[in-house]
Amino acid sequence: MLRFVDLVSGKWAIPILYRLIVSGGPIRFSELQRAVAPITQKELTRHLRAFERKGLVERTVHAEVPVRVEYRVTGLGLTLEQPLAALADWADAHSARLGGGH
Amino acid sequence: MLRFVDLVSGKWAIPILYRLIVSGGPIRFSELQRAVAPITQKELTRHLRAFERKGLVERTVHAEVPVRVEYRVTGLGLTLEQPLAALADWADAHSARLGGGH
DNA sequence: CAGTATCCACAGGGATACTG
DNA sequence: CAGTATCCCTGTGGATACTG
Repeated sequence: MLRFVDLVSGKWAIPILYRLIVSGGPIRFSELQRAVAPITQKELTRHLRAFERKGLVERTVHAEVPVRVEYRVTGLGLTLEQPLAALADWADAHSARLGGGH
Repeated sequence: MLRFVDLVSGKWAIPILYRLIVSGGPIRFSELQRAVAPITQKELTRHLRAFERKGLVERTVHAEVPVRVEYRVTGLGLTLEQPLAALADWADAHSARLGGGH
């Protein structure tokens, strides 16, 4: 198996991506930050930039005041839906038991 | 989605786990290290200890000379097979395209 | 063989302040 | 609002040497 971690890495990468995928449509920066709380602005920005570079996420800036920036997954990003959903289901089912292991 | 990364974290976590899962039976430390090369002893040990604490992996020491230590996934660890396989498939299919984005 | 013990480098990540 | 810019700390991870 190749290093999946090299493709989607970082503490918040999976939560962000999964949130973007399940949200369906475009989602604003602030809305995304609330959804993936307690992530910091810096980290959210960093991850989103990385996703953009990899073609997983698209960024749209609306020239309004105040500025509105929206993010949405690309077709490529959507192909992660099944794998991430499987992971999410697993985490939901076993997180209680695994949490004690620190 | 909960923090999957908190449950299975680290550069080598997924490669190690996936290797243990697909190998089916017990696998020795050195064998595992070769399979997940170029991981260092230290990192392999660290991850294996973490998996043990979480009940994902079992460790068996055979009192021989030289010592033989074998690892195998538990039933709980095996439940990760489908999610990780999905991830592996995805990585195989898209790693070429995503590699350029660094 | 299968570790443990050190030392060390660096990226990830948090907190805070500032800006177009 | 959606960032950028700093400062700083911690964990991750590599290299190397040593041991039951």
